[in-house]
Amino acid sequence: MRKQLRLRRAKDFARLRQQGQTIRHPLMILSLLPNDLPYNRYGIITSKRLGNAVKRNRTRRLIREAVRLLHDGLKQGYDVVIITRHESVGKPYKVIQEAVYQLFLRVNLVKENK
RNA sequence: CAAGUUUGCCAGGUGGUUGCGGUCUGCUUACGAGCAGGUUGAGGAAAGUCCGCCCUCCACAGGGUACGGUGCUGGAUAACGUCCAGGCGGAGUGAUCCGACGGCAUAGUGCAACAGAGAGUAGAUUGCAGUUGAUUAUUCAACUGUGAGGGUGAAACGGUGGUGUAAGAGACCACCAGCGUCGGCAGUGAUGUCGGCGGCUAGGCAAACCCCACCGGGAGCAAGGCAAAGCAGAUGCAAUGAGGCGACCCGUCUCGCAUCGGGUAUGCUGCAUGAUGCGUGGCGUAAGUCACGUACCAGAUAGAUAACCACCCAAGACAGAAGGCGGCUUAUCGGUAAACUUGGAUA
RNA sequence: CGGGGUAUGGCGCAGCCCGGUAGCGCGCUUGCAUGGGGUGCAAGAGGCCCUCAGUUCAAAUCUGAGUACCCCGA
Repeated sequence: MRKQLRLRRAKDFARLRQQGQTIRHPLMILSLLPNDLPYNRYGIITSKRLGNAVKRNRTRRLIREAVRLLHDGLKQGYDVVIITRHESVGKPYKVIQEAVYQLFLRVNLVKENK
């Protein structure tokens, strides 16, 4: 995922937390807000409660891969933050990908024809 | 062959497709960046943050006290609580391993619940023995001697055998253990060993205060430096003051400082050529060190190693750099090399 | 990334510096008092002192290693 598509400022995370629309899933939580840009930006939060650094990195990489592959099929112009929950640690890639896709479907971000 | 000890090394591999961080070259450019190709991209513990150091700021890092740390000897090192070699003590048949291992005979202070007669310049309940008196056919009482036996405790002031005695005791003797002191020899030293003399016995705890020797100024890369952006002041104290200084005093420097409130939290740098890795040789028992040659080997900043497929095998554990380095400690599926020990078998 | 702190009955805390007896408040149980409840009075139960080693005769306390939680720093 290119640097341009990443959510990087602490301000942006705070804004999503204050004003964003939030959707829950057993494996993760998704937060959404329009950003007035022609493209989406994504942020992934892996809390220290998930485990050690290896577990956090592994979980974040799987989610990032899922988002990367789904990116072209999404409506653009939103900031998206995905917060991982404890249950998502150790899950295989297929499960993570399906969870991310379901979340995008529920917030109506997937383009109709895809 | 089996069991074991020590010291090292490795930490899934190969190929394909799609992706990510750094860097180099070329091209494009709206100067924000983009595209193409090459190259490179986590560990033995990257971890815990338990020590040490480099580095940075605090004054140029000063003096004393306090406080803290280390603690057999010699060496290695930038330094260490680390490492190497040796000594002593302990464990093991052995290779080997373990040890906060200075000093309660260098001074002083303190502690030991309960039990027990007595717990520190020991003590006398029971016991043993003698004398006297009562009673009488074996007991009782008083006084004196005694510390061997029983008993308590984590711990009770040498052990064994004898002499001796009313009963006993280092009271005396022999041997053994242990202590002090003087001297010889070996060793740089810790220490070992041999001999003489002394008094016959000196208890434990210093990860109790403490004494001795040595070491330590404080804080930390969110340190610190440069640039940019932004905001709003108020109150209190004050030159016999306040701060640097966050243990205290001296000394020294600066002129403001504290509290509440408000603003910012971006970019560059520090930041990777170093006590660096590898190879060869010299010196050293070794830890190491010196010389020469050679290599450049992660550098992110919401934080780069991933996803999918195929094949192979012994079926993949613990685990992810965040300024750097030397150690220690903790986690860990396994594989492998060398040396050595013990037992068995064969020649 | 760096610095600091805490862990003791169900809950909130003492005790640790200077080692031998674990204590306080609330809560809980039982009894009394009341027609019943609350309040009150009396009695009682409940803790291998976060875990594992070491020092010591003896460790909640001293020392080392680990675990969990909390706070602070541009």
